[in-house]
Amino acid sequence: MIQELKASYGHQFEEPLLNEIAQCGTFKEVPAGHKLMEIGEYIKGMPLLVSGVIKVLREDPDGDELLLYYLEPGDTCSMTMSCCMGQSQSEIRAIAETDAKLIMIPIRKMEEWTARYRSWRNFVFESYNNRLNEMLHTIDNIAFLNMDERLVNYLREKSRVNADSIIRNTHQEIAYDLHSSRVVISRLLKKLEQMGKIEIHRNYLKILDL
Amino acid sequence: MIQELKASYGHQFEEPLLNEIAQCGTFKEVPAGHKLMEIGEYIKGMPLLVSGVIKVLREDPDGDELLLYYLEPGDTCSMTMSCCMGQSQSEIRAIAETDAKLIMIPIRKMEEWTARYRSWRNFVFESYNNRLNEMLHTIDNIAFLNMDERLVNYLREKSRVNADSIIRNTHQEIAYDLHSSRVVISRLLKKLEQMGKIEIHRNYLKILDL
DNA sequence: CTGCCTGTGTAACCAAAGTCACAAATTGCT
DNA sequence: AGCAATTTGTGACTTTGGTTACACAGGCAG
Repeated sequence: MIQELKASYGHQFEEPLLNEIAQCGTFKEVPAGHKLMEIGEYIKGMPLLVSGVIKVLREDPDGDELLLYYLEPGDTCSMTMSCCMGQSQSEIRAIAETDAKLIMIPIRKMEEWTARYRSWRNFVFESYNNRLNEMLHTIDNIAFLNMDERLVNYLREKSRVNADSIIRNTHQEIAYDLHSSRVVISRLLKKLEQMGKIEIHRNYLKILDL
Repeated sequence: MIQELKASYGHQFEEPLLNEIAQCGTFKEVPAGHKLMEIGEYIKGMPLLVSGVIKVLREDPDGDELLLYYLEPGDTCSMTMSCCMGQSQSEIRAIAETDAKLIMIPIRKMEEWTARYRSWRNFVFESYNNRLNEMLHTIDNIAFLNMDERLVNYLREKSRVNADSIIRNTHQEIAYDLHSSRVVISRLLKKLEQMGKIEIHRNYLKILDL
């Protein structure tokens, strides 16, 4: 675990903190699609993402979803921190987008390290900032853009976090993430294909020039 | 200033921290409508809101606005904290909704106090959490609700923060906050009036039963 | 009082996106 | 091969909300 840790966090945490993390944290490996956190669930610990990508979703009253943002290696879930402090139930759902490795930190350590380690403080603040900015970005997308532009942004972002120009999802799955309907997404994808920007195949699509 | 400070923050900060705040902070009083922060502007300090209400807005590429949330006494602007750390330009616009009093803290004190005072740490974290939750709430509204429901929520919230069942705004101003158009808002307000939920007057409206 | 400015009411129209229904293609299973 | 389930394509329709255009009312200044 210690070498995984150093690869992702070695440059920002000092030696003693790295050791403490290695000591207190528990290593966890999950496959793509694994649900890491459910809405209303109580928080066990704070996750440090070592490898892989995690998607964070919000749910509406009808049970439909909306993708908020992706977590990438070096990120932690601020929502979790949020929950550790005040209320303790999760406001969001977190699902492994790819196979992922993470280190779970017991909640009480977080408080302690915040007082003791400057680098930890910086890390925590930076995480919060990243998350706030991602949320702003999400709001910009939802509030200011039409579905066709949101779809393009979604495909770009998804391609980026997976480092793959092939998006391995059905139209229905894309529709869920964008809180839209399959028919609408199929329509817009077809338009993108006609513009020569993507190729549509069954169960996946290829980005040519977005 | 010290008594203003104690009224709003006395219960959560210990004596020595209160004294430090009183010493380092500068008191500021602004009238309703005053712009406290503009998008792209560099951050001078971190504000602690003592009295009044501040509204926080996001702007789209065409220059149209969207209300994100209100800050109330006891709140601080997490976006500002955010900016203090990483980048330094504001992502949002902040405007005094009512006359307001605030205490500005120099940026470097924030880091220092986070290490030294447990209550300050808690305050900062709690602020971040509140903001993240408000953002979630905002996303819920935008992504999951129709304009009529968003309008009702807006009127309720506005009435609450101002502690006034009279909303002193034109339809155009409401439309700006909701990133909609005047005609749409007039239409929906008229419907609410016909349902007996509000009374419409020139330049203001009265909430009867929302 | 008259004229002007601002705010509101409303009709007509348009565009985006959601819904419904069903056809067609692909794949997996036996 | 044959059947069932999943995925995609598409036409027709509805709803929501944005746009344009214009009428009208209230208030204020000259």
